[in-house]
Amino acid sequence: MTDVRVRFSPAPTGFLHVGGARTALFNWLFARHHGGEFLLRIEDTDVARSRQEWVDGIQHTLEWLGLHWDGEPVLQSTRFDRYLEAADHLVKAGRAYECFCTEDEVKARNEEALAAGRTPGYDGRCRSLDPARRASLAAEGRPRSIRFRTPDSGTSGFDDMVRGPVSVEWPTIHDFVIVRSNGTPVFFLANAVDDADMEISHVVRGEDLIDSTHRVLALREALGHAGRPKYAHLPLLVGADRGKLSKRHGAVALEDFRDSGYLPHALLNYLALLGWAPDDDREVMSIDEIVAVFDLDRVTHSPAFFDYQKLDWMNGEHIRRLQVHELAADVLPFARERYGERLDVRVFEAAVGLARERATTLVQIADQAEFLFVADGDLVVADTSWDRLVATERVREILDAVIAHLEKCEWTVEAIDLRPLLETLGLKARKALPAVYAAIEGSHAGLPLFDSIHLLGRGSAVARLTAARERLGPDR
RNA sequence: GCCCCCAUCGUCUAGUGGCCUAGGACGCCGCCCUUUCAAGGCGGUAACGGGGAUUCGAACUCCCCUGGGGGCACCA
Repeated sequence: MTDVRVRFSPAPTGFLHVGGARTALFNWLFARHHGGEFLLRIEDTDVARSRQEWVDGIQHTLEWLGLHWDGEPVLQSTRFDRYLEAADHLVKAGRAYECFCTEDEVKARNEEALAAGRTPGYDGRCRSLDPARRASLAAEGRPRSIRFRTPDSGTSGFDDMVRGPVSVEWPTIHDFVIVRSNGTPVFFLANAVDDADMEISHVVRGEDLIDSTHRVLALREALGHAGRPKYAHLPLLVGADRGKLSKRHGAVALEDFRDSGYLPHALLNYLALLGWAPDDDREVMSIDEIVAVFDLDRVTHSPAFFDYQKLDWMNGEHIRRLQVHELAADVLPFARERYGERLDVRVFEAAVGLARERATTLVQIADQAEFLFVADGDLVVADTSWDRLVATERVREILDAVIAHLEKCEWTVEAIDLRPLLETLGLKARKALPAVYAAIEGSHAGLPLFDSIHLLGRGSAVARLTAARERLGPDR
């Protein structure tokens, strides 16, 4: 396949969500795999709902993901003249007409039809107004929109790269608005014009747009553009109830995933597996590996459930594949935000090395290192962990012995190892250690104890154990 | 109401007429490892929606049913 030119064309009416990111990813992968171009087009024809902050947000998020686009983004709001010119051309050619029905009137008639059990859709009453009537309606100051006249008979069809031949009878598609009464162009028109002007070779998007394809294709043909792009409609992403993925299912904004500590590559890897799979059993893959084997012919057909648990697993896998210094750099912003000036970068890197083996998100790594960056007096021992400490057999004896040991032992991880000491006391490490974890880290479960004590330093370690011992009070 | 699309373990998927007593992964359960928690290792649980048809032979082809999703905007 040659000359691949695709585009991702979000409407800037909100943040980039997982569905949009998946669409962007599949376009990007397709372009990169075939050595083609991946363009960005902002579909901001709905002036009322589009906001500059969303335009910026979407671009920043795509960059964070690493889905870099070629060339400058095309903003449809800067191309209204071009669309209006096309609309004018269609009216002159008799393919579109002025409609004086107001939005409310059309809506009312549709509701009436629906209530009566009839099929809704524009009834075509302004289709063939004579010039005099048109002039008088315009003179009345009636709002005027432009509608595209759809064929009254015949079939519209196209060959979808993932679904095969798709067709629909024209009579089921009613005349639709291409220019609003406020003079702004509508999606269908802008889409048809831009895909032609930008010489888009393949349109890859969500299945929710499959029905609109017939209208865009008809416009394109009416505008006199030879040929058509190839279309590929991707299965939708759904939530736990199998409905369209939305906020009530959990995080859907890409920013939320970023802020929760997910790696862009893990997210991309997971998203790639939603509706696509390589021809072998690989799942955890680098972006380059995916690009090398990705193609649209292996895209699946049915809606996919976004599984947060599998994403967590995937993120952990990618975390473990990073070098410690790379991972530390990724976690650093989260740690800085939490620990500010108290953060000791050398200690932090060591902690990341320990946390790496047991984390699913960057935030977890930052959190697990917390005990290293709080003052001894500010360490909070979680209630359940304190209960566990209190319930530990011979806990006073254990703490006293550990304190004594740490006060004088050589300060190496090997020397700090408490197991020989516990063995001397006839205690099982597995039973006794959770109490020490709690006193040192504030939790009975956390980073490996001996390394943690080593990183903390003798003074703090002894101080924390002593504080726990004092809080415990004398044996009664 | 009308139109379109879809249908393999709970979830993501492999599978394109015999290699399938249906494979992998997440999750879950058990065991091992173990300095807590994880991670890791090993094992287990679990699916071709139903009915016809074609065929020597159907998860794979066709039809019907059922179920799910999407669309029918002066949103995109």
